[in-house]
Amino acid sequence: MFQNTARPRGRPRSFDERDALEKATQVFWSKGYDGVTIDDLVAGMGVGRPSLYAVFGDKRTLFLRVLKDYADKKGALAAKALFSPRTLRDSLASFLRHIVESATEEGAATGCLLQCIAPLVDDAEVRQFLQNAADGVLALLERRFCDGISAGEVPPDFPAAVRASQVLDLARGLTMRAKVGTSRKTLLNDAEEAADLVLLPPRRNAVPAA
Amino acid sequence: MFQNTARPRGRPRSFDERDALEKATQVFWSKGYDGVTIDDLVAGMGVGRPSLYAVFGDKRTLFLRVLKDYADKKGALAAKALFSPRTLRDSLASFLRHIVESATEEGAATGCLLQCIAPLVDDAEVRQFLQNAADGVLALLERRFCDGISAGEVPPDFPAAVRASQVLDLARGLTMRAKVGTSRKTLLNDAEEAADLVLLPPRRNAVPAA
DNA sequence: CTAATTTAGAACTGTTTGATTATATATTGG
DNA sequence: CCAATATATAATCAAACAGTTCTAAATTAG
Repeated sequence: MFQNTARPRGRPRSFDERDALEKATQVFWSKGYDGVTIDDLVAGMGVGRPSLYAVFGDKRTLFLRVLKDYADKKGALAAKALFSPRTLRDSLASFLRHIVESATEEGAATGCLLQCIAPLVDDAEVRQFLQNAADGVLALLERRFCDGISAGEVPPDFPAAVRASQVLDLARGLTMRAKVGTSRKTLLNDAEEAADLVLLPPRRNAVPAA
Repeated sequence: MFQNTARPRGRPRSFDERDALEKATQVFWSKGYDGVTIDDLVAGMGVGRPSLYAVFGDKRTLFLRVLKDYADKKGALAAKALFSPRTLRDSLASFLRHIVESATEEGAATGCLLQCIAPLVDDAEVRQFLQNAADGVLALLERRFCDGISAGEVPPDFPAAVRASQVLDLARGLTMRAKVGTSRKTLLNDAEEAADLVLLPPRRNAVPAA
């Protein structure tokens, strides 16, 4: 309702902040954290050096902002992949396919910023953030498994929490393989196999007859 | 039989080459490749700067040698873990336990040099080496599954190759979680669960009656 | 003991890096 | 059109860095 577009007084920026942030994401994603210099960022973001410091702070601050932005988008896409399809099997396959596809996107960095790059940054805040992000996805997966139990797609004794954790571990494996150059085709195939694996019925604990 | 211990002519070295190499491994393992400076290596290896260049070459050359050394040791331990136990289930659990234990060793870097550090190095030779190393472990795992089929521990239609790849993906997941700080206890528990998962009997393809 | 050989330690050099500071440019308000 | 404000460009600075060279020290061969 109120004029939020009050244009600032001075010379307007020659770059779009969100666009620059996405470009920064690609720079970190493709070269790692330690491997990136300020000059890399200046060149990749299309932002002058002083503007970079003024708008985004130093390298670490910028990286944290990139991380949060990336995780938000990734989380939203993961939720969509998990909760849009009808069947549990389709949800898991869709989730894993999405992981593989984003990790093997042409013309962009391979792997995953959260998986391949961020864990190497020696910083407590980064580590904590990664833990929380992983826990978030884990919760989504577990909820989807529980929905499947309710829908009768898997038996009531299905170990939802354990299998959710295993889906994520398998996804981590697929992602790291993308990073070292395994083809999208191979990984997509393995994603399907992974979905099948985690849906296998658990072994019955021989319940002693009452 | 011939005197191989012909002592060299000049001043003897003040460091042991193998020992220095292991120290270099720890330095790269804990700080990454880009994150390591020559001074870090000089300090961590207990070797003077000029000796480092004379004996090990530059940073990249040293890293490649570290990689090969590390992979040899790791491969030997993996083979031992896989082929010493009697049962297939013990073999897989032993393999995964070993992965977790080495990734969570106290007083050393967490994770795995081949998994967490090396994939980020932008170098064709490193990538090729990692591919080969992974293929080697994959072959070991598949062979162990086939032994299990022969022994009647799993059915003849057990998908050995697929499950071998899945064991490795799960191991990758466990390793990356170790890197971001998941506890050894949690990971050891998940290693057992992973061994159970990959041994579940495959779904029967309804074979049409002849 | 002397000469030859090899390593160790310290100093040096040109480059790269992160971060700041001047100066020029574009835009709004009066 | 002029002052005020905010950004862009370029130059600058100290610190860190990779790699080399020079000198001192330790050992063997004769």
